[in-house]
Amino acid sequence: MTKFADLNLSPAIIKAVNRLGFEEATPIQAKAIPLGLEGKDLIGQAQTGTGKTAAFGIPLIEKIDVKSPHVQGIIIAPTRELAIQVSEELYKIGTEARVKVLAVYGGSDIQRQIRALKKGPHIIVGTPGRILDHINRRTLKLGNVETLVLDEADEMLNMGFIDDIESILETVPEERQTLLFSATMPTPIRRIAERFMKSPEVVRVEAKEMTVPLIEQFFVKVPEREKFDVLARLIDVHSPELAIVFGRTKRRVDELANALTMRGYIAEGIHGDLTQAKRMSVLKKFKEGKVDVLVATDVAARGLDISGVTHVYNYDIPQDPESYVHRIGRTGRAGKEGMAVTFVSPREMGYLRIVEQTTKKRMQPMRPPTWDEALEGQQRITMEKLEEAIKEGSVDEYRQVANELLAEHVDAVTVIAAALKVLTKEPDKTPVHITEERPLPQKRDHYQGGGGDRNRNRRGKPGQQSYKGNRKPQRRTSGRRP
DNA sequence: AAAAAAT
Repeated sequence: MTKFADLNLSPAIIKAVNRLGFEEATPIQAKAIPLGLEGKDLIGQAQTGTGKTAAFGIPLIEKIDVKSPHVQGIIIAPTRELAIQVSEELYKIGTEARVKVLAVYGGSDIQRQIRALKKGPHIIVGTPGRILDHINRRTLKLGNVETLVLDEADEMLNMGFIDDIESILETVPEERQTLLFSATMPTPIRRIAERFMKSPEVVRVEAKEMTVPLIEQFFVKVPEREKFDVLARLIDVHSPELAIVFGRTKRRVDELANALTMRGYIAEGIHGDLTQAKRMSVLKKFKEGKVDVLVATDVAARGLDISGVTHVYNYDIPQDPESYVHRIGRTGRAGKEGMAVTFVSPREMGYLRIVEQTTKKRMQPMRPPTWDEALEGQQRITMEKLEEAIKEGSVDEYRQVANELLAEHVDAVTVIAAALKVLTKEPDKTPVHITEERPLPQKRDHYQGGGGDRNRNRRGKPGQQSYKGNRKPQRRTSGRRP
């Protein structure tokens, strides 16, 4: 076990770290901080929740010359929320040392950011697009940067930020320290490391610590049109403290959040089409527990550190297996247990196995709960609340009414049963409609009914019409997927 | 095929 006190850190950092309540360094911190302090290039394979922000943040902050007004460190992150979260953590670590950290991301007032940039921040945390925007406006100069961090590098690659990152790298001096963090290490990431890093040391959190053993993984086989009822029942049975429901598209997320609200759950949706202000307020409410169910696209899958998420429901199986790893990683954090349930339509069963191969872990089959089981779950909640109230003993104000009720009805069980019924939220059957998106593997539509949608059959054969005029020879097979 | 990210 490594203590922060043994890591040769300056008093200001030790003080900040103590104030944050950290004593022992996590495995990735114990390995990465000494290397970072030496100035070595570093590849860190770890997920969020392993303490990786501090792992690169502490050496980065140690190296800052606070008397210099130049930007000396830059961190690039894949989503705005992650950039905000990282900047907040760095601010906490660096405030005692008087290190100025600024988050720079899209969707917020650029003039305000420009004014903040003029105040001479030492560290910038940002998303690729907005960083580039500032570079082009000459409001951000990276000529004095000594440390560059690529956070969640695999995600940035998946999202096609590679060109942006290269453009940013061109404005950063070559003699710098580069730190790259990534949950997975696919070949393209290794290639980036070879191109932009100088004999990097690789720091990995051991496999045992990586596979998040505290997350129980299940799948439920359920036809698309029954998904919503199954979701509602699962929530009733599990009664999660905080749950995230992942949907495949922004539209579905909106519909799911609305439908859940209609059924009496306290739910809100988050996705990339919402204004940044809305995104932040939804996330804040969820973190404060004012919202129980967060419905999200993959915008919330990566890196976000929300403590206390007990359940993750993949309403739609994620498009690529890596996304699955990120999604379920939102639960079971900080040593707590978590449960992940993935909904699989019958035709997606094959794809489920591919996901399992990637995670090297089987998901346990779970039977969709019946309405009665959902009711039982809710009754249990009521009972627990009741027991709680009895334990607290603060029921004196109700004794009078209770006596009156008993006097009228003789049978105490009937009175209690009625009270339980009133207090219990019965599983709702309000019909809802969630628009079905196009399914994953395009199987040919057997259904040829004259439904009036004349374009229906064309959708399955992309390009047949439009390529006629200017068809390129290599596109000849484009009518059918491999 | 979708989502993320600059306006």
